[in-house]
Amino acid sequence: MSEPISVGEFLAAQRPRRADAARNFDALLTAAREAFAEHGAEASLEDIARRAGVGIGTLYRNFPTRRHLFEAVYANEVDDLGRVAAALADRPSWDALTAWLSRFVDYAMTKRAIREALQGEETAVFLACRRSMYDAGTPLLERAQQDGAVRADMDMDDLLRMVSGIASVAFPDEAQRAKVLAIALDGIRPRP
Amino acid sequence: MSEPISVGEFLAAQRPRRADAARNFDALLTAAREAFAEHGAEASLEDIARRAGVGIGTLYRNFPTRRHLFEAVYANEVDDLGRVAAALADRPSWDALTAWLSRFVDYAMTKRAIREALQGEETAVFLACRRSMYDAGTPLLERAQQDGAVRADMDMDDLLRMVSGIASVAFPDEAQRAKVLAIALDGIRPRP
DNA sequence: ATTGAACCGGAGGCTCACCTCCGCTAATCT
DNA sequence: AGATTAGCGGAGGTGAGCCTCCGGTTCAAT
Repeated sequence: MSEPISVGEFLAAQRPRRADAARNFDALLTAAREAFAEHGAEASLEDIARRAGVGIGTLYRNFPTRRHLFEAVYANEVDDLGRVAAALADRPSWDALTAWLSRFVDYAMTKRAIREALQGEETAVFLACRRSMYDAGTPLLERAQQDGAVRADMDMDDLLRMVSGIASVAFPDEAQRAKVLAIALDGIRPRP
Repeated sequence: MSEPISVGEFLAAQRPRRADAARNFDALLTAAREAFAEHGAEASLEDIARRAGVGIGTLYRNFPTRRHLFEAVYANEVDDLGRVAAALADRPSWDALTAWLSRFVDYAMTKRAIREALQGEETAVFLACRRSMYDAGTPLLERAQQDGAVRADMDMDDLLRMVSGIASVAFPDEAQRAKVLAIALDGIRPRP
């Protein structure tokens, strides 16, 4: 009952079984991700429905609340991050960690909207997602720490907040973002 | 004519001369800073007027546009940052730089709202503010670089974007924010 | 092919923020 | 004190987004 549910299962449970309904569900998720990335947390729901080529009624049937929509979008991305982490398991520890963080940055535009919307209050689903994301990244971090590539006096929480900060700032070009991220990541290496 | 105007002058020019009007002007600025920090870029203007204990008409008379209000709030804070930088001129270079950046972080909640509102487009006033802020911080950075306390391959722009990222993330407590900021700032020191 | 359940779309009622406009108030000047 | 006029506040028109509801449509199971 209070057994933690995997993020994937949570999503599968939401998705309608009928073919047209499932298509619309997916279209809404995609449209919502774009809209949130573009306009932030309070993107217009009617605009999202329009982008998805779907009536506003359909949106509300699938996601009774703006928050339900958030949760689904967020769960989707977190799920991806978990898969990416697994795929990096055999790379050298520092490379694996930074590669995963780069991927994390890609998701951060959406995350920005989510964060805006959450300011403080925490839903069960969000906590589960957060936890799932931490579970995905932590092995990468700990491996790097055991190799001596990362300082021992920091944890996943510190790291993700730092990176998500840099990810949420607007940069004139992605090259500069990469440079700044690299500088900040220099800070997580041990001092000789 | 196209001589750059100081941020302070810009503000003084806006402020009405009559006593009651000036009071209202100040109250609106304060209320706006709070509201933007709390609710982000699209805080309700009517709410701002209410907080300031002022009619909505008064708000619009002083700030015909949401953007005008942004600009005034932003200019106010930038002005402060300049004064802080000047006050730090005689401290050791690394300390002065980090102290200034800490102060910068304090302003970032408001800045977050500003950034949201700006996404791309740049007003003349905003450019002036930005420039003024860079002018304030750059001497601190360059001094630290000449002392060998900061790596030479980065500039003010890199630094401020990094710090403003960390500043705009929500932290459970300020201690953790300070920790993460310190870690990131470790990244700007030269590698031996 | 038929049928019934699931699903669709968008009209419409509602709320709320935006912004204008103007009769009244009170600060400043003489 | 009295005149002048900048400044005040909020009523109310406008538009946008929220959300409900239901007649019509489409899927899928028989």
